[in-house]
Amino acid sequence: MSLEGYNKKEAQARATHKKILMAAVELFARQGYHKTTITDIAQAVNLTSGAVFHHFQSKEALLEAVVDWLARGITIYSDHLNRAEKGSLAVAEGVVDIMCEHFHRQPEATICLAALGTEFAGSNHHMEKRLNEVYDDFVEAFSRILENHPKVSDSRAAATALVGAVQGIAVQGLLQAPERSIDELAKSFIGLLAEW
Amino acid sequence: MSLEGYNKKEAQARATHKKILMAAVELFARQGYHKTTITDIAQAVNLTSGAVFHHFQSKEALLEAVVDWLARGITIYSDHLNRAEKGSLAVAEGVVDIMCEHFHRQPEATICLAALGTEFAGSNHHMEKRLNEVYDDFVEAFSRILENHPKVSDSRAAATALVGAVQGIAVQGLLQAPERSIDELAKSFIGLLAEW
DNA sequence: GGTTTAGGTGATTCTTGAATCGACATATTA
DNA sequence: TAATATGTCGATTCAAGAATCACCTAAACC
Repeated sequence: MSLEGYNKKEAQARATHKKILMAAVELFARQGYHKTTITDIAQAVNLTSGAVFHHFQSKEALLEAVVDWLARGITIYSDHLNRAEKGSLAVAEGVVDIMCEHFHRQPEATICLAALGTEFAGSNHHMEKRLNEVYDDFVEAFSRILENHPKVSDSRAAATALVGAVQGIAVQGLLQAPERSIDELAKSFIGLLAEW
Repeated sequence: MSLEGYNKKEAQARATHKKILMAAVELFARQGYHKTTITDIAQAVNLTSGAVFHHFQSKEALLEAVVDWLARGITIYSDHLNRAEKGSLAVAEGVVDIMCEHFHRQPEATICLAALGTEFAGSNHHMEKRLNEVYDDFVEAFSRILENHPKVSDSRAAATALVGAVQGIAVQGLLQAPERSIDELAKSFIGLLAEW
């Protein structure tokens, strides 16, 4: 065990754990949760299914780990928003920039969240509530910005709509890849928004 | 058999066929394609799985029938757009109105399309191409409207982004239901768009 | 060095779901 | 009314996937 691991085995275990997690993110993004098998994930990291079950108690436990990881990633959005001065188009542009940057660094993350959100929306699965919580921080921060928008009466609804829109655009980006990049879509979308 | 069926049996068969189709739309919308079993669908219409397979050769054939049905439904959007005078915010509002109305008449249709689109995006399944075609008419019509938008250089990208946005909003509407209605989201979203 | 511990294997079990098939019941047609 | 055809049943087959287990190997600890 030892305190703070200079420890080949533990390092290896952590690395494997992470590798499995990332493979799951990627595969859930591409194929969705239900279509993806444990064997798919195992093969993606050159292991056997037994190894996956060694690191995660069940497929659902793996799903939860994935969602936790996504939740951590999304905080950069709300951080940006919480720092921003209220009410300007620039803020929205900033958000979309972050989205694009985030997308380029980890395309799977954005898409995985959108994919899982859609897959579990309306399912009554407990993951639905969990995913809502993930979005919530972000929506909360965004709605504060939108509070003094001249044409928005319900800022929370507007924020929710924007989050949905961004996710939908990411999905289209995936659907149309590689002919069309997500940047083009994002940039065009920004052009449609009003200044304020 | 007879020509043009006043024929109890054929009428019954058609009705059953349609009932199965609609149940599939609803279940695919709520749970996605892969999560939904033939037995789920059969139970939803008080039949057995055997009956379902009598009407549809396979689960995939049923999926294709569903997508065809969705494709027919989406033409009302492109019809509206093709009739519209070019370039005004009113057109976009009209589209969102249609979306809401369509949503209220058949909530499952909007959501099912979004759900399947997301589920098959990036999958390399042939359904991905098919879904793209379904969107394409709509995107095509919309991009013509956007051609003389002052701030949009790539009208097709903008149209694609808008379609994605609308779908994403529908998903959020489902995810947040019943506390928040899709109308609120749609209305707020409109408020964010620029006039032109 | 010898014992213990933990990551990983691969064969196996158990369950579920897609698809098939023969039997049956009811409407149609003659 | 008898014969045929077709919609539906439900038991069954077959494949795939989740999860388990006994076992192997190599690192960690004494």
